[in-house]
Amino acid sequence: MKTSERILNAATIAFGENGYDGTSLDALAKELGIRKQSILYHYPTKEALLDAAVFGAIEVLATVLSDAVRDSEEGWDRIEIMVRKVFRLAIQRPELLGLLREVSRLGPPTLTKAIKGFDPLIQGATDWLEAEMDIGRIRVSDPYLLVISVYSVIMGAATEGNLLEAIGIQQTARDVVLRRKELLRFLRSALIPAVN
Amino acid sequence: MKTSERILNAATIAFGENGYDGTSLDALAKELGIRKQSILYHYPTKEALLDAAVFGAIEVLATVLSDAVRDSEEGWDRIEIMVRKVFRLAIQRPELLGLLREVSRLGPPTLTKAIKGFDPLIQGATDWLEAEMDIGRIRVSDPYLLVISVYSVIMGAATEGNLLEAIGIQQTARDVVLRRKELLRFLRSALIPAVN
DNA sequence: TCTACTTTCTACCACTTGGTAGGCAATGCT
DNA sequence: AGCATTGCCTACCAAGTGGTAGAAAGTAGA
Repeated sequence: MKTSERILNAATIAFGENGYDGTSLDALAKELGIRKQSILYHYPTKEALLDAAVFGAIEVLATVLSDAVRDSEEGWDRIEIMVRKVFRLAIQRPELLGLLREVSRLGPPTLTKAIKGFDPLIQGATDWLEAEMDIGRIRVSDPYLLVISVYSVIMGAATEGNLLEAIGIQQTARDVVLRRKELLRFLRSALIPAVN
Repeated sequence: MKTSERILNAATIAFGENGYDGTSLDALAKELGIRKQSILYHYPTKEALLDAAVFGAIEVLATVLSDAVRDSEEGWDRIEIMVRKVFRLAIQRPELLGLLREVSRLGPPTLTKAIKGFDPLIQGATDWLEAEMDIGRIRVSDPYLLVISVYSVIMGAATEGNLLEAIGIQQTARDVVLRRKELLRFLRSALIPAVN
C-alpha cells in the first residue's frame, strides 16, 4: 500500500478513536514506523490530514448508502437494508462513524466542509421519505426532522458498542444481531403508519 | 461563588464543548482570571478535575430524571415528562450532555467510574420498563436494549442542536419545541403497543 | 552517467502541556 | 501577639506539540 494511504488509514482510526486533539503526529508516525516529517510531506498540516480522513469517511458512508438503495426495493425494505449495511460498517470499521461523530463536535471549519459532503445524502433521504409519506408507506411527519432522528438512532445504536464494552457487557456476534433486530423493530414502529 | 465551584463549572463547559484533550488548564485559568496553579490547588490533577466534572454532570442528570419520575404518572406520561426535562436540560446546559458523550469516548478509567454512577439510573429504568411491558402499556421487547435505544435517541436529539446550527439552520425556541414534539411522536410510535 | 524529481530523513525551533517547589498575604484560633 | 492554615501566586521544568529547513537517498528518463 502507498504510504499516503497507510497514513490516511491510521489517521482515520486514530482520529476516530482518540479524537483530533488526542492524536499527535508523532504518535501516528511511530505507529506507522516512519517519521512525523513524512506525514507532513503527504499532508501539509494536521488539519489537512483530518480533512482528508473525514472526506474519505463520508465517501465510504455514501457508497454504503447508495449501495443500499441499489440493492433494495422501495418502502420499508430499503430502510432495513440500509440499517443492515450501516451496522456492518459500524462493526467492520467503527472508526469511521467515530470520526464523523468527532467532526460534529469539532465544529467549523472542518464540520462545515463535512456537511457539504453530507448534503446530497440528506437531501436524497429527505426527498425519498417525503415521497414514501405521500404514498402512505411512511407515517406522515416532517421529513427533514425524521431523517435527523433516524440518523441519530442509527448512529447511536451503531456506535454504542464501545459503550457496552466499557460497561463490561460481552459483545458476541449474536448480541450485535439482537441489537440490530431491536433497532429495526424500534424504527419500524416509529416509521410505519398505524393500520386503522 | 467559591473558586472551586467556578473552576468546576468552567471545566464542565470546556470539557463538554472542546473535549478533554482540547482543553488546557492554562486556557481554563485564563478564562477564570486566575493562574493554572490555583486550579491545581483545588484539583490535584487534570484528571481529578475531569472526574469531578463528570460526577457533577451525572448527579444533575440523575436529579432531573428522578424529578421526572416524581412529577409524573405511570405509563407514557412518565416518558413524556422525562423527555421534556432532558430537553430543557439540553437547552439550558448543553455542556452536561456533551461531557457525558465525551466520557464515553475517552474510555477507562473515567468511563468506568461514570458507568458506576449511571448504573442505578439504568437499572431503575429497565425495571420500570419491564413492569410496564407486563401490564401491556409498553410494547414487549428486551427492556435493557430498549433503554439504550431510547437513551441514544434522546441524547442524539438533545445534542444535535450544534449540528443543526453548523448546517446553518436557525434554532429558534419554536424549532426546539418542534423537534421535541417530533421526537416524542417518534418515541411514542416506537414504544406504545399497536392496538389490535 | 548525468540530471531531475520524489520521498524520507535528521536537526531544529518556538510554543504549549501538565505538574512541582516554594513564597506571601489573609484569616482565624489560642 | 504568635502561629498555623488556607488560598492564590511567581518561577520553573521536562516532555511534547505542530511545523520549517534542508540534507540524503532512491528512482526514472535522457
